[in-house]
Amino acid sequence: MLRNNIQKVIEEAFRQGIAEGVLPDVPIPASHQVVSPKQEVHGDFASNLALITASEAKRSPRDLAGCLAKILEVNPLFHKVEVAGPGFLNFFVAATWWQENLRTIWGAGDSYGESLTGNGQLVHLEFVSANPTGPLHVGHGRGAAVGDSLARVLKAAGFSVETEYYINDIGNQMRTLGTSVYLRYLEHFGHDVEFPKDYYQGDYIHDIASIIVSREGNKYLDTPLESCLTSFIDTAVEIISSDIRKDLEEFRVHYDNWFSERTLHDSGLVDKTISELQDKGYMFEEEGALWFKATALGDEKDRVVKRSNGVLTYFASDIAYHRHKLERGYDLLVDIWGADHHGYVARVKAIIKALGYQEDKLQVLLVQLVNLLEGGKIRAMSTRAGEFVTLREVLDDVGSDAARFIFLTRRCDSHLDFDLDLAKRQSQENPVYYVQYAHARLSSVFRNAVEQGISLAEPQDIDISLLNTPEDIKLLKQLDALPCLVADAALALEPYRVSYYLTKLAGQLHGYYTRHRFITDNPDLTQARLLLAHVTRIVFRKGLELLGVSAPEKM
RNA sequence: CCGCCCAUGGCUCAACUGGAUAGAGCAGCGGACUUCUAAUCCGCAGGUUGCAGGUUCGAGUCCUGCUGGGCGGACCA
Repeated sequence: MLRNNIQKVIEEAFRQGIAEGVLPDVPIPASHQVVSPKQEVHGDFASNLALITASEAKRSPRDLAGCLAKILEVNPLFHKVEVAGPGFLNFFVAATWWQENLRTIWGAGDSYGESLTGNGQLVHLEFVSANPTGPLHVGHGRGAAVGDSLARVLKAAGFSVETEYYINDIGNQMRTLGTSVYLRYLEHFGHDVEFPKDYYQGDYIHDIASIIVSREGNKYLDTPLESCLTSFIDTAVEIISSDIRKDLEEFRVHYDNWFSERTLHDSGLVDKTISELQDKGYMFEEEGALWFKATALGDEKDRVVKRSNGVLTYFASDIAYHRHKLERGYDLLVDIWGADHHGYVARVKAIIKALGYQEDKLQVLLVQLVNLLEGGKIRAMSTRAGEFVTLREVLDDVGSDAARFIFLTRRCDSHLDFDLDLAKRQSQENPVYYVQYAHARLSSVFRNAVEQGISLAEPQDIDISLLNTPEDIKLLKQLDALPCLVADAALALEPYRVSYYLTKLAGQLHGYYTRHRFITDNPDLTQARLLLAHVTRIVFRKGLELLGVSAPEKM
């Protein structure tokens, strides 16, 4: 986590320069950034401090940078500090520092990569929340991977996280679901029924009907729909929910809470919240319906909360649900939705404001749709027609590891082409194996070491200065970057960065592996390299764990 | 008609949120296994960042207007 140290060192040097009168007395802007430059010739880290203070200081950036460099170059952390380009400060870190850092990582062990960046702030993460009207499809899978991995990343970065699945277990579509099953139930007994097009068409409806048949026989045959609908709904929801949970479990997605929409109504919170918003003047009646004045809070339309037939809309539940979440005392709410729900963002933000909170209390991440490719062709997906590729199907086909990794290789607001053939292929083209293989190779090195009776010494007894080739230093730098990367990914709510990091680390490890041997004729060198291998393995395990992907010891 | 998202080598994507000469992986071509796993590595080639303006020391990134694609826009969910 050298980057943060360097930032502090630079800012201290700046204050020192002010005290000595060689630098102008201006504040350090919050936009001061220490970054690792794209180009190696620009050093290990670069600072833009001189550039961003120049105008306020009324001095040239290069002039300021020069003064800073003079103060900083005596620091033993650096072997070189230079002024470059328009006024960047480039820092070249001494090799001994990178080598020394190996012991730090060793000491941190499995907790390496974690930080206190989040300061224990409480984050609520809601994701997937698919209606229990059918199995999860690939799109939900992407949301699940993103949400679960984000939770892991946030925790590692020192946030407290609660994950939650919101279950829409009430309302119109529950009626439709129950009726769909009821009709299939009648069909089962040879009744000729007309099955409406906009009802749930999927095969799983037949399956549920069969289960009811085997459990309860024909007892509902002579019962009018109205008096048995509830039990059809309950059974359907029970079966579908439990399948959803099974799928998520196999996908290594964990939830702290399962939140039922029904409880919002039963507890009276929906009515209570609506009447409070009414008192605040955010509601009005028109044409017999009750409306939420969303346009007053940045939405483009006002939204119906209670229809003229007296039935509450889903939006009414959303209002109560978000109020419930807000009052549970989180510092931040994160909702992860499919991108097709983007039209909802403004109205939910309007709720947040109406309830008296800052709108940035809620961050909505929109996960773009997934194109599933098979044989080079896109498999079309339509939800109600029942023609969708389920998450279950993908899991059975390519496995949890490949699926999760692929879902987490792209920024979530970019469309994702999920190539089923590629995901199954065990080769270079498949990024999962590339990373996992790196971990397996390292594990294999240790198996060989044990066979040869070599065990790793205590780090303080190892001559780490032997790790001095360019490949060593590159690897050491990459290992150092993990905690910063995790912290950045957490703050940006972008778990995909971890997969990028790991792919790059794997590349470096594979390069190292072909060029150098870990177990050599020289016992001292072997110890140093085994320490490097050990620590690199720690980082792979950590990174893969953050993605929810396994780290196999053999492949 | 209105709103949101996207546009970067043949393909799929990066670019640390405004930084330096736009980087990877596939696919293509050429090389590397008597030594810890070749599910690997090394090299070559590939670009006016969709178009046109603007903002400033500096733009793939920000603002405006186009073009093309995706998704939304019910007292449906």
